Amino acid sequence: MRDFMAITKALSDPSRVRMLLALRRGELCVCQITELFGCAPSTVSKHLSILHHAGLILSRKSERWVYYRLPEKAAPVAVREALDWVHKSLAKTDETARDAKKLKQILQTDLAVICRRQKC
Amino acid sequence: MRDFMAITKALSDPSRVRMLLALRRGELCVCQITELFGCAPSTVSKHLSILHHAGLILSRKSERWVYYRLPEKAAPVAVREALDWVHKSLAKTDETARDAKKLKQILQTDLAVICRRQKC
DNA sequence: TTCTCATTTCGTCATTTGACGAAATATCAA
DNA sequence: TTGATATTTCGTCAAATGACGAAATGAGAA
Repeated sequence: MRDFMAITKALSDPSRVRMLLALRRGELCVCQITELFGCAPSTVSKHLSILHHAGLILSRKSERWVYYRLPEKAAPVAVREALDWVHKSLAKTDETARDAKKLKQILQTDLAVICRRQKC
Repeated sequence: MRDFMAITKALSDPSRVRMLLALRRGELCVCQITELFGCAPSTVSKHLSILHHAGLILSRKSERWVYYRLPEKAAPVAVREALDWVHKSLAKTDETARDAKKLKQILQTDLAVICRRQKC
């Protein structure tokens, strides 16, 4: 029950759900997600840590960035089903499409440039 | 997204998840659920209204009682998948078994007796 | 080592949430 | 109609949550 509630609580915030959808196409670092959402890096970091704690995402550190990604098939059943459910329910919504479009632009920009932008 | 978040928020409280599990065997009225959880009737009513608003349960009024039940197959996909996910993830936990055991006793008692008990 | 900088942690604040009892509502019984 | 009673709504309170900026952390660059 405890593990399950960690998942449902993680899914109970729309920003976190949008983050999971944004990660469908591949891993993203914190500053890319920050750019996508337009809120403070500390806020994004907190959301990601909640998703991570629930097992809904994995992380990897490379150079000076931390990348988060969806877990591969080895994830627990409850996690896999939760992610399937999120994707199936929301993959085709306008909001998801809008995020995907903005994300595409972000991915075309150099990482260092994006990160520096957040100090403004 | 709005509908989806109504579901995830409804699932983000353990009492509400337990209520969904308790309803697997069939409909229950508010006072039976109140008896099962041992909290105030107004609290239970609020939880049930949140579940109902999310489409996760249906209600029916009969005589002086309001019965809540899980939706039949006609429910929206997101709802059906959410309920499947909850049941698959938690049906076999100790907590669910404990609730089921207590519920069995409650169902053997006359409804009017249970309701009156809650005034104490 | 020291500097830089992406990320995280911490402290604070406003908002939301969940619990309760009291009062309102609605339905059945007399 | 009046009274009893199951449920809901409302108001209040304490606790949890989410947002932020400031400070701490930690890894690579100089």
